[in-house]
Amino acid sequence: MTDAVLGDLAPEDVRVRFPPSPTGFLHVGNARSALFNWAFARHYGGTLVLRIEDTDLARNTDEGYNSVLDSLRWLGIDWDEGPEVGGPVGPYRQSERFDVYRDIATRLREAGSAYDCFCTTEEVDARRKASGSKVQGYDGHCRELTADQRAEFEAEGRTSVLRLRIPDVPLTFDDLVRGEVTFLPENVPDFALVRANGDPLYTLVNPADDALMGITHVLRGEDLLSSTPRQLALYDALAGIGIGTGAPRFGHLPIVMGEGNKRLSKRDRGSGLLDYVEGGYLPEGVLNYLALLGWGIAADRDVFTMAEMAEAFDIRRVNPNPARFDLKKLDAINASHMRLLALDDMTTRVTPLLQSAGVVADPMTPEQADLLTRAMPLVHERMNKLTESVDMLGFLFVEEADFVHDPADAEKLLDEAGRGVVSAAHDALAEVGTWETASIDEALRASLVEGLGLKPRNAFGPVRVAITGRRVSPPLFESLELLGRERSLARLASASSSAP
RNA sequence: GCCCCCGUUGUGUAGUGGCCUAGCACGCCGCCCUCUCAAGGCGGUAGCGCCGGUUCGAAUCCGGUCGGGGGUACCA
Repeated sequence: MTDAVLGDLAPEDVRVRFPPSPTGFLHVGNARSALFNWAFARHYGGTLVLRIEDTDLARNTDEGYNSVLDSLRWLGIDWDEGPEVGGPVGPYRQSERFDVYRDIATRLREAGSAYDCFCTTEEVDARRKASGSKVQGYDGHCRELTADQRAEFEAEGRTSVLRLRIPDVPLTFDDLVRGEVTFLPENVPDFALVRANGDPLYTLVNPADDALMGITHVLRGEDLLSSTPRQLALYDALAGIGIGTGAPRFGHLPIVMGEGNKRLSKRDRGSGLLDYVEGGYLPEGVLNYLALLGWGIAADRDVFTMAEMAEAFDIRRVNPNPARFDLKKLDAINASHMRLLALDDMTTRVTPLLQSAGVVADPMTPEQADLLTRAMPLVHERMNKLTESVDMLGFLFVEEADFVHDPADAEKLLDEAGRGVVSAAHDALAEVGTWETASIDEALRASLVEGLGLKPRNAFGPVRVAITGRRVSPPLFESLELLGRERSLARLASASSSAP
């Protein structure tokens, strides 16, 4: 019995690809495509090919190339064949394959599957207007040129593009996500494969490399759905000249939409993956959220690991609806993964951020490393992103001379009354025997809550600002213990005397 | 305009003719816990685009309609 997704293919023979065009940073929509291809390949034990589609020389940059690869690495999406790892059907950068494409173009022309077209865009438009045709694209004007006509065009000094001859039959395919889709031939015009200057176009190069590289399944964005029929015709033509074995299976993933009802564009906030790298997100969290853009592991569960995704992934369970990109949901998913991290793991991930923010030295001193380790349990469940560690922990590491209060918080809580509270706290803590959370807690409550008759939240607020500089902080008593007696008393003394 | 895709609460989804007085998650609102903020617990808000049909019975099937999106290049 043949499998609905694999057909007669053995699972390990599955070959998918991710073909980014390095014109800039990796877009979240593309990252999602990469992830789904990765999950598909890993699920079956097949192969993921990374292919760089940089045939448009003018628009591609080394920065873009490096940025895309860095982003994939950060996410943990590894490829089996492609740049840096090589493989049997390389090279994997299309800019290095132009001779291959030139050869294919020649053979396609010789086989009669493609023909030279001398029309200008203006002429095509004019003809369409004149005929009143509603049909889009090229009208096939140069399909059957005689030798005389050719000679005449060439004598005029015209140049030609190479066009594929689309067969006059309905083009149907069974989309893995959407089911059967059919296009009528009149809606699939003969399209250009090669520019007049001889450079191959994406329209040729993408299917040609899929055929050459033995790609079995193409999972890509819905924006490419309508280019599928013409590619189907190309795969057939390619097979006709001995390249590949016909079309792969397609699955068109829902597009990722931004706010409003537009496709998430590169200009939208949060559309680039690097924003999340720098924003203190976990790759686990971003990946998990990306997976949710069209797929779910179970009806009542949305937090999972990449390994779990690979295990459970089923392309047929991908939802065809366009998915809205929701930063709030991403934050929530990321926060869940933060809480899943072991303490030491969290510590190692937070360290570079603290270092670049100047909170700790690079490398950390042994004292700093020890303090960070002891502080981590206090903030572990309080952070939604790694970057929050800077504000949350900064007060523990800052030199006393550099310690400052948040101006707004100080104004609110270190007023005259607040300073009185801080002063009382200072006096009470000066008497504490063993400097540890329990005794600090006891002393402060006795002095402020019972002694001054304050409500706990009013009692500890000013002390919190005096000690941590902020109204929001890790738990106070634990923070005091970590800060140490000397520094704590100094901060309290300073805050109780100075006007905000 | 034309072609194609899509249509369940604000968002992402579960749901494949009766288990649906439509489930889950995020968000939002309220309460509890509480030294702040989180976390956690409890509760609430809000949805099958519309109209016909098939059927004893429709979110689920069919037709139409409306709405949204994508494509329509010598870009990728």
